[in-house]
Amino acid sequence: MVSASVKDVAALAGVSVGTVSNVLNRPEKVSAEVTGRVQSAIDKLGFVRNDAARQLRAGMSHSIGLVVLDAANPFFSDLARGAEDRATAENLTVLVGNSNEDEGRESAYLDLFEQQRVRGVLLSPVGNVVPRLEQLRRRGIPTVLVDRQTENMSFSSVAVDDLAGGEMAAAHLLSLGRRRIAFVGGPASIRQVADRLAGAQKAIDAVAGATLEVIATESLTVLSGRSAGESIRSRPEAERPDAIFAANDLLAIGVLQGLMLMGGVNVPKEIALIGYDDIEFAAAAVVPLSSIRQPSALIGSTALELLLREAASEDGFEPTQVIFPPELIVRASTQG
Amino acid sequence: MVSASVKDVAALAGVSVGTVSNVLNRPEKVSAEVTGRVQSAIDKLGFVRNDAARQLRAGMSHSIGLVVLDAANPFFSDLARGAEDRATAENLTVLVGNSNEDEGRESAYLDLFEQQRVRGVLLSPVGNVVPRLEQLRRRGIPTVLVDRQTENMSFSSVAVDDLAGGEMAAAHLLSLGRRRIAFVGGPASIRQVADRLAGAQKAIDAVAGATLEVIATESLTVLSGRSAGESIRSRPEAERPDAIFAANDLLAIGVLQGLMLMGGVNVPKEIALIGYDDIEFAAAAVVPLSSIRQPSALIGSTALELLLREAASEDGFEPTQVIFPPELIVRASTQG
DNA sequence: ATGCTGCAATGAATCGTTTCATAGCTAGCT
DNA sequence: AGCTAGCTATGAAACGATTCATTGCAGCAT
Repeated sequence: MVSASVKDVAALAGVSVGTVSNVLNRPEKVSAEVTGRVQSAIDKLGFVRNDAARQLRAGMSHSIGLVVLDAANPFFSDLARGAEDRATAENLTVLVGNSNEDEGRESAYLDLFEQQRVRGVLLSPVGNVVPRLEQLRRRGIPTVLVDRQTENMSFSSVAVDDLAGGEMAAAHLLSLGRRRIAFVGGPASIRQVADRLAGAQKAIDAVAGATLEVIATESLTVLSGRSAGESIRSRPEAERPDAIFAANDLLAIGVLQGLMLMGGVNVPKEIALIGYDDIEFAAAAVVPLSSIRQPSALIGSTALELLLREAASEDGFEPTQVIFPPELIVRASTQG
Repeated sequence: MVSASVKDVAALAGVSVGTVSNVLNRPEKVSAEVTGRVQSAIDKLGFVRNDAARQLRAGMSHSIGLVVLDAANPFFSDLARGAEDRATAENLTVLVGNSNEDEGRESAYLDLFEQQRVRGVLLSPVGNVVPRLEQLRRRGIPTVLVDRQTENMSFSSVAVDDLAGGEMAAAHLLSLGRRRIAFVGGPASIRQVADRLAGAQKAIDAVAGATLEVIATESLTVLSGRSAGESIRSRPEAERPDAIFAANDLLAIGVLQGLMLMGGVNVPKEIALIGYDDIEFAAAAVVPLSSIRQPSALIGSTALELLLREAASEDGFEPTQVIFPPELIVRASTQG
């Protein structure tokens, strides 16, 4: 026998299957004596409930689906952890699918979740998924978008306020007395980059005498950052900025390398430096990096929260857009 | 109506439910005309198969469970990708659980997988899971261990040969003509560290005149590496090693920082440096790092392969231990 | 003795799909 | 015409847990 069922347990305990089910789901309805007999039968047979049968009967699974753009990105694994923690508290399981920024894989995961009749779906979308999500909604499966706002506002979403983050980073540099700020980042077509720059611009406009120079990069990588850093180091000292805001931590690490090469510029004394994302390596850089932290886990748990609320309300649900403020993390690269 | 069933499809198409099922599962058994009618009924109703019912009937799910020690670690996310790719080819889904090195969470995921009647389980174990796995096996759920060999050899496993990796790294340094090699790493209680050191020792013993100095560290972090690097830089030039093998890339990055600080030692000219793991940051270091790469994705796909084989063979299965050779990746830190 | 109340336990029905033995039908052969 | 072979299509049974209307029974009041 591969696996015991309630029937086997009932037979061994000398009770009906209904009673076994009651022991499992409403123990207060069953006498202590019977409960004992059933329990020992369960133990003896090594009975484990069959989830498929429970789901079939219940008409809905107790899992929710999460599709992320890149499972290897710490931002998303933290987000997933946040969602999982919240789900566990609700006795739900999170199934994580990695779309790898591929529309085909994204779609395959949505199919799978639909077949599994999940309670709901959290999604950081690749392509235009609105029609697909409307289909899910018609089937009674709610969706919450993470890390990307919807265009049409008909779905709930949770994201981070990159504008505020940019403003926060620049304001921090200004508060140190720095006035010649440089923004290193690109391409500007990435919404996050554009928002962070716009935020920085706003903070600088508010301070008389402060200037913002934009140094465009091709990508958000360490390498791009390094060449930006080197080009700054090679300038005459008077023409260098006295503070740099990099669009993410990878860039910032590269900038740092470029500046310090051959005993070059002193960070933070000559140039203060701040990044964005607060990845693990930020704290481990040659000069520990200040950064802007995104509440990744909180995003995940909040998204799940919205999902549960939407699932609970029968109809007439009002989609909600949540935007979180980022957090400033100060380290050596902007101190002294 | 929340969701259409085969019955609804059958009614609309004017056929029996058995026929609908045949259209879905053995189209060749059904006439073209009927197939057409059924298909259009499916489309009109937006019918999606209920996975729970299929699983119940089939007696087994079409997913396999994977429990990893740390979902944020690139090694494991690559491993998961490898397993997923292989599973997709077999029309299976991988459910990924993150134990976060916590025995409780590990156990909870194993419970869940057991309830879901998964086809099998891939596991990088935290504690002593052998009794638990024997329970799963009795239930007909095979297990394959990843990244850790079993003590008792009664389960299949897939791991990497750290001994060979250490030997490979040291042999590479020796092939550059270096003879005064230093191993930076610790604590020695970690199996991987001990094996890598033992491998390096073996390579060095084979070359006359080569010596191996062991520089112990407290942990495998950038910080530990940095202090090791600084202590080496502060030695008189004649007493410095001419090559360093760091037990992992984080250490190596730290060592590199320690050596190069204040325009210190030239890498690779004065000291060649090699790390281990080939993490993404290795290539992005100030001096791109040579490293030993582990075939993470291959480990995942192989583990799944073993699992499938074990699941297929009714009984009398012979557990298999697969150990992969690591791969040498040469970059600037050991060239010139 | 009778009726009533309330608690325990029962077991048939249900969820949606797949399977399989069976029935209906056509075509081909004798 | 009678028979067989070969297709299609049918529909009831099965998977395992849960639910709920029902039964059985003990205790209590009349």
